[in-house]
Amino acid sequence: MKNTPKKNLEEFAYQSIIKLILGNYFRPGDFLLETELAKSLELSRTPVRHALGQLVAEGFLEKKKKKGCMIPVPSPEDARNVFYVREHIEGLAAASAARHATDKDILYLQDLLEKERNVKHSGNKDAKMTYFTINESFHLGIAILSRNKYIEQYCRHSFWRSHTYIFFFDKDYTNQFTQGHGAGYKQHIEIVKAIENSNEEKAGNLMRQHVRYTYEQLFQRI
Amino acid sequence: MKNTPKKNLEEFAYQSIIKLILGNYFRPGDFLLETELAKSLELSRTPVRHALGQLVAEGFLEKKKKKGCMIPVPSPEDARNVFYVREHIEGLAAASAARHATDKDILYLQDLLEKERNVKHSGNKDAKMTYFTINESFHLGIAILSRNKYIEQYCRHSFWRSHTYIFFFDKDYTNQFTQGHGAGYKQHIEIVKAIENSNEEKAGNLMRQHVRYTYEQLFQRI
DNA sequence: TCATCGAGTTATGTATACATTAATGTTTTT
DNA sequence: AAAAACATTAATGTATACATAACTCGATGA
Repeated sequence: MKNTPKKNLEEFAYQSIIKLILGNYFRPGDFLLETELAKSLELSRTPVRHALGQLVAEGFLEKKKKKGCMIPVPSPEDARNVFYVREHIEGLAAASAARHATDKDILYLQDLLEKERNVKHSGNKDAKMTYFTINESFHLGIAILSRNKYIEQYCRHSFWRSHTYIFFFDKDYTNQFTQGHGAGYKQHIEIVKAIENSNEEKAGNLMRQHVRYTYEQLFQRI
Repeated sequence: MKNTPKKNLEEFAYQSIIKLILGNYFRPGDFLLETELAKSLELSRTPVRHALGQLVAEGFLEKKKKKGCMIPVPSPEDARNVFYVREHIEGLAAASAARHATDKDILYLQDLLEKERNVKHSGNKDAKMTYFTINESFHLGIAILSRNKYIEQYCRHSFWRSHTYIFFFDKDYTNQFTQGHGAGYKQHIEIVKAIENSNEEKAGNLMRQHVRYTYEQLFQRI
């Protein structure tokens, strides 16, 4: 993390904090302290404080009066709430995408599917990150294709928020995409087909089912 | 605005800036400058800068690299996008509310309806603000009753964002709630009834229709 | 023993001085 | 006269010193 080129320290702090959280450097319930982060990132409190403020405003951290910024503690109820919203908002996104997608957009999605098909299911951390990146591109890609920046914003937020859980319950994540060469992959294919055929209703329904499936896979044992 | 009790300056700055925007003190496309705001609010740049950061992170302002924070310029397309999202997310909220509302919650909503009924339609600015406050309580109240903080967050955001337009196109706003003693008021009543009867589907549909009606009232002449 | 008061600690909250940088305008060069 | 180089400016970006408030924990009293 050290000696990275830092042009804009606020942006650097923001990205670094996200990486620290995603890298399990902190655990849910932990407090991120301005002084501590500033020290370990080798910059002053000012940009760190700004970055934390952003993360709180975006709903990724919770601020306690004079205690600091806490990483939200996952709970089954909260997970249900995030995935419930994600299901509907991404359904909306897929339907909108089916209405707006151009031929070029379709090609982009098909390219992603091709990449997803070729991921080696070795189970190591690298493959997992690769899969995550592709999956993110797929979901946020469709959000962007909705051509509605509000839909995109909420999709982005709920996607990330739901991945708190996916990262937290690590084992299930691995399971999800290794079993049967991915039921999730097949669902992705069907969604792209519906978008390609400009079938709004089907695209929306398939996306909702897909997100609900992900949720059920994760939490069927909890 | 001066000599107001200021316990937390960041919060004070945040609220003040919102009031300045809503009070048409600035116009869309204007840049909010840290130094300028700090001077007029009689505090240092630090809390102002923090507040502006929040508003940008929340998507209420747009940040240009070295130019400042801009009030987004309304466009018919953007309005359509906000209201489209608001329609669906508030529909979701109403349906969830119908699932979760207690007797006490219903009483709260009915109390709001009573207040709404008694607003004098004098057309002056005070009455307009009163109506706005009640309407806000109604919509955000139902969002809260969804018992889902993500739904609540998105409702709150899209509600405020949509009101950029309602405030901007001032005339239509007045029209909306004076005509026929408010078709909107009658819709509110029906929504509460559906929630009271735990009729999720009806509550959702009525809310979607209500939001769409608001949109159409506003933009039928644009 | 237990409650309560209070000093100390530790974190955020705030002001201010200074650094940086993108945009603008002005001069110089061809 | 046009373009390039340079200086100016006006805003944000950053570091730091200090203020403030909540929490801790021990001392003191009933």
